Amino acid sequence: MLKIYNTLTRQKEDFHPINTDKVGMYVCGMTVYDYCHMGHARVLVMFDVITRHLRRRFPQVEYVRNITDIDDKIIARAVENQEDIFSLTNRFIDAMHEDERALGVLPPDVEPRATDAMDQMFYMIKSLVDKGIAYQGKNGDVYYSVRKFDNYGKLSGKNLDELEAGARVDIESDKKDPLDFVLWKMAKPTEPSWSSPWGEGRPGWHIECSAMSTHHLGNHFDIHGGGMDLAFPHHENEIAQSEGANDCSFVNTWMHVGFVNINDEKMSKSLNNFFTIRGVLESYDGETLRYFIMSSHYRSPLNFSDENLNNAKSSLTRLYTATRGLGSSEAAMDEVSQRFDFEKRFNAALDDDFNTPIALSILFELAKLVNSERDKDIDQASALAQLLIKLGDYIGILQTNADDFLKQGVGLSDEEIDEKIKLRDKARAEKDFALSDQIRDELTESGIVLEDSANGTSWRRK
RNA sequence: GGCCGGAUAGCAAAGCGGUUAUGCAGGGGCCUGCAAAGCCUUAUAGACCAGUUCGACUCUGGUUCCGGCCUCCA
Repeated sequence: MLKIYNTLTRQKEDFHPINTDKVGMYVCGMTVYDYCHMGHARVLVMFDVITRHLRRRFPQVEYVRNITDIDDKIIARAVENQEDIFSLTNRFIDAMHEDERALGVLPPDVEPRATDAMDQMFYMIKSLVDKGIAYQGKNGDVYYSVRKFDNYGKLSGKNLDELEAGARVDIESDKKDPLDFVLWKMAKPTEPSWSSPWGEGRPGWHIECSAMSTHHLGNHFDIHGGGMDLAFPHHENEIAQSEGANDCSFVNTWMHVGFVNINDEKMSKSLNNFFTIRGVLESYDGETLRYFIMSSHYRSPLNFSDENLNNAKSSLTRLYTATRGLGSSEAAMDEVSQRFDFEKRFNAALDDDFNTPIALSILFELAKLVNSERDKDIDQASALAQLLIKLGDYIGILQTNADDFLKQGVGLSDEEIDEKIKLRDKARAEKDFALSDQIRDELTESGIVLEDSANGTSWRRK
């Protein structure tokens, strides 16, 4: 039984889809005015892991992850660059897809863009205005009246009066209540705009997700996710909009991914302490990044540091080393999978609120068994190695050829290395260990590790 | 100020009211020409103070410290 921690109830719950044939999941994606950073990477990877697991647990999953391609920051950045907003957003959407591929993240089923969903937003805003839940201010902006929604605050555990007490005074706005938020915002003459029943303008940030999620998944769907910082106000407002407009429960399970920290502080654009995915990819491969992200539970903080990334790299190296040179038929693998309980325990770990650290620890137990069987029963070792690769696939790792993973890197070419190994083999055959050790030391200097075995010498990059 | 969450061995990170987490790093051994990898083995935990219990890292209360949200943010 799959259990998921639900932000709404603050506890782990058994997960029962509304429709057992098809699970609907919506995740708030990127606002595309810059390169994705490690915080985005965590959301991308974790919901990829979650989707992969859901797909193995249910007949069909529809995973929708939106793209916010219109907002104030995008407009500001486009002005700064003197470019059209679409040329800006298209560029960063391409970059995001590149980053995603490097992390082994499979594309969502649908990736709707806010600018393609104007009609859906109009429809929802109109419905809110008709019901008297939303109103147009003197400045033309359309606002959501939070006092009209009884359950406001149910997700984030806030209540309106306390929020009110701490609220900053909003001087220029026409809001009836400082906590009301914008559904439709009038455009200044130079700004990009869309024609709406309320005038030329652009949507508020929250309405797009309400409109797109319900459009693709229905008014009431299973899972809605995003970064922890979206719980309030973004998701709270989405609930207010969707439930206000549709008069039905919006989402059953709310999932929030924890922050990536730098020196125990949240990585964020405003603190300017962020690392972009592509920046990190210059020093570490995508799979190592992915492993690093999965090495802690998705709701815990994840501290970004070279030490932790190097740790991830070593761990992955151990797993790949175990599978190196081994492989078996599917039948043999199925047989060992039946005989040992690794797969069962692995799935149980993921069923327990996607506990990737436990799942990974099971891979290490399996790797240890592969290593110890290697000299005893090579067929069994091969079948177990195949199982290790299969379980890796469940969470999107270990799908590269082990040799390729272990040899990846820069410096000497493979041919140069093979040449030196040949020279060393000759020296060893002649028992000229001084020369052979000298060659090995030189290679070590270049970051190449040699491993002698009965089957000859293999190498990897450190 | 209001509301959340956290504090686990050298580092990272989980589960669990009583029995090995796991990875890296460390000690000892096996293997190796020597290494590396691997295997075996071993040490090092649970912020602090009370309480509940036959027994608490795990439950309850308090203290301290840290982080987050309350404004755009994944």
